[in-house]
Amino acid sequence: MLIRVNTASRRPIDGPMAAVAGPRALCSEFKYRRGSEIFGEGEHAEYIYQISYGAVRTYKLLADGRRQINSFHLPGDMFGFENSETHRFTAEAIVETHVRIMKRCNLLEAMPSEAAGSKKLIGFVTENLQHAENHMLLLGRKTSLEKVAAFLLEMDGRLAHPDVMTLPMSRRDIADYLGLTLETVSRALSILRDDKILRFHGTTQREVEMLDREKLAKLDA
Amino acid sequence: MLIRVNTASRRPIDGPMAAVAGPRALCSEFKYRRGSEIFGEGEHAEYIYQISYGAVRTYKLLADGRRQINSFHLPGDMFGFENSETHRFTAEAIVETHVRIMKRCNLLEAMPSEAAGSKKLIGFVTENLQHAENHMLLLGRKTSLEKVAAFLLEMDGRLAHPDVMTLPMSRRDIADYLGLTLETVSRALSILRDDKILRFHGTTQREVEMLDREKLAKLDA
DNA sequence: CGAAGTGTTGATTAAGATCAACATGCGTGG
DNA sequence: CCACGCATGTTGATCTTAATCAACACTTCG
Repeated sequence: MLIRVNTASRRPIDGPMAAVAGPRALCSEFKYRRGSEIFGEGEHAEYIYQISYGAVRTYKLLADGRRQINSFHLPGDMFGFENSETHRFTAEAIVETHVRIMKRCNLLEAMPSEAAGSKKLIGFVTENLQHAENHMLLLGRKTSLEKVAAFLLEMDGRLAHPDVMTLPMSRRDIADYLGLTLETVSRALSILRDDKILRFHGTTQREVEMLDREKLAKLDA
Repeated sequence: MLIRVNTASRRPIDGPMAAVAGPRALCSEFKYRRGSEIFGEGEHAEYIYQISYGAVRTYKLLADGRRQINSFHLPGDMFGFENSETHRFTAEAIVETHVRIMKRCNLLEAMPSEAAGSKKLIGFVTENLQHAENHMLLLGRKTSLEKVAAFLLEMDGRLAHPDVMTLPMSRRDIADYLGLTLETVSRALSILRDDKILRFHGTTQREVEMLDREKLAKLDA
């Protein structure tokens, strides 16, 4: 399912990826279609990724198919860093997604020579850890309504508080992120809609307008 | 509640702490009594810690007191690394605990000069992240029995499979680690005992003998 | 057009939480 | 040393939240 857009698109990188890898590293652009796998749990970790367009979910599965989504990645986000040789989870494009890819070994070579890059890398991993710590609190101790409120606030913040945010993920994805069923997510959203805390636009129920962020913040524990 | 054992006990460190901090760093030994706080969420992060004796829980609280324990730390484990200036969670001694303490700033100074130390540090944070990822799967998607089975297997592994393991933490601690109530933890343990998968020794119900690790592994999803 | 995917809502069930009672261990102070 | 109070742990009864089962509407896409 991997489509190389433009093999000749190798060029010096910029942005956060440059900060960790140094200015000399090169990268390529790739496209993934909606639902396609970027890498699988247990696969050899070859690249690191930065999203330029689209959205990605990373998740783990139990043997019987139960799924826990660790995190959603949006444009600008990087993922796929691994300490070991293999990926610890699966990454999939939620919608049509464009990513920049850099060889992991290039990163490793570039790193020790650049103390600043090394610090950036630690900062990046720490950021993920911090998110995971907050998410453990959510998963272990929040109610369904609190979870959904927290999710909306997280997305609102990461999308820079647009008037109407367009969620790339389905109700099932949200449920698997929050440790709920899709029905429970749907019911919680209906409650928030009935309470005039949010409003849906369009026909797909994925375009959400936040009417009362304060009330929402109070619903999140 | 902090008791300095021996102020004059500064000496060169060894072990994992030396690996990240370099051989020149110094550290002190401290004791904390059962239940006392080592550092609090939001406090300025001054030190990093390595346990030489005892056990520590790190947790986050919601405003109404609901608690989520991120992790248990046992002898040899290090904790208290922070990227930011403040601690993201609280750390408490579960039982009488002895720790080695090193100034965080010493670590930071020692780091850039030592590429190997920097890599060790990344490895350490990654290890924590990996644990958090596995724990999110547990919290979000496992049943109570699966959670308790996974907990026992984790502790068994970390205590190097002793004949009888002595759990330092209470049922409530276990519950707050697994996102359950203490009653549910107690019931799950009773089921495992009735199924001859484990046996309790002594009077406190904290000394656990693993009778059938394979069966236990099958109960963990 | 039909089929599959997505989302909402209602009815019912089940897992785990809550409420409660009781047993035992342990530390403290008389 | 014992008595008391508190912490800890188990078990039972009941309740609540979210899961499950189900029906239906709408969209999208081949």
